[in-house]
Amino acid sequence: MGDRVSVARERLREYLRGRGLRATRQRDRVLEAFLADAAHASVDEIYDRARAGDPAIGHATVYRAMGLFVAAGIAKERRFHADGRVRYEPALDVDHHDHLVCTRCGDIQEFENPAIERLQEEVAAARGFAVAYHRLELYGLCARCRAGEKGPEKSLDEQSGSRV
Amino acid sequence: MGDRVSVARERLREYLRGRGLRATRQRDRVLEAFLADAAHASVDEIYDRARAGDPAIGHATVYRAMGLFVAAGIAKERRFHADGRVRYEPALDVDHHDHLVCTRCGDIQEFENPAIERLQEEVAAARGFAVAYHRLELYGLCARCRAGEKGPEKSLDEQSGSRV
DNA sequence: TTTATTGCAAAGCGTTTGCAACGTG
DNA sequence: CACGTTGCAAACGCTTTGCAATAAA
Repeated sequence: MGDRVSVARERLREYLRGRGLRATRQRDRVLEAFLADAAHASVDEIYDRARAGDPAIGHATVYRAMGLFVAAGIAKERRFHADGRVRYEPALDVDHHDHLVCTRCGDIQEFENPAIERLQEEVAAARGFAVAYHRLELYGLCARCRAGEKGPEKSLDEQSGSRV
Repeated sequence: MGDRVSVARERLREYLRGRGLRATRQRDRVLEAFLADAAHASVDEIYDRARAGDPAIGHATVYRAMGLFVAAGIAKERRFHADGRVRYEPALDVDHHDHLVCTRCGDIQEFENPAIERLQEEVAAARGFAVAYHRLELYGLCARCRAGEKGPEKSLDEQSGSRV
């Protein structure tokens, strides 16, 4: 983790320098909080973690910093189904991946599947559509929850009822 | 269109009857507005259209009615990327489909591809994950916008793009 | 008549913004 | 020193909720 942070910090510095913006203590803290936290953290989670090291940091600063990270290509915004809030995931070092979201415990796993991506391109091409990016999420029960384990039962609640 | 509406209305009636709820003029209007409007309508769009026939209808009624339709299996909630608001699409008569979203004009096309779905099942199965439903959206430029046509340039804006 | 429903306005919630104080370059 | 940044609080936009009046059944 230590190294990911310094790579990201360097990238941020470049970005800032390139536009006359400034590197600040707060932005560093938010960056650390963002990368240290479990992937797919919400602003609140990042905010809490950032405040652990610097209790004066405000919500607005975190929002602004995350916007900056997205612009700098360090973070990607995600809006999962039935979850009003935005979540962020690291954008560096990662080739594209998709998500498996457990509707019971809220666990989010990642996967990638080139065959699916290829098919997507075919579908789009057939309609003259140029894909810039995509989003694929599979919702259901993770192995643990299927096994009946009585877990945390987190936020993400079941939603309408479509099937596969 | 006339027939889709009556099928949906019948389904709604059943649902209401089954739980001691009531069929009202407003719910009918909202149902018509929802089904008449282009697919993927937001609450505001449905609200406007419903008010065309009944200017007294309030926002709250539309929100409540849409919640009811989702519960009754008539509508499905959708939350597209970079669009804070919820959109609804008809859930009846439709086998599952996915979306192509144009990031310039906001156009939303539908498609289905069994091969992709099968691969998704494989990915999930490999992790012991039981898929209940999924969401696949391809974002980019539609054929018209690629051709340089100067269209409406609607709401949906590209994902990152914040300043600070 | 009973009680679900409505419309309004107020409240909620996540996110954004105005502004004076502050800190980086 | 200039000007980007911060924290606070107020503003926002979408959605939900409390409540007295209304209308299905």
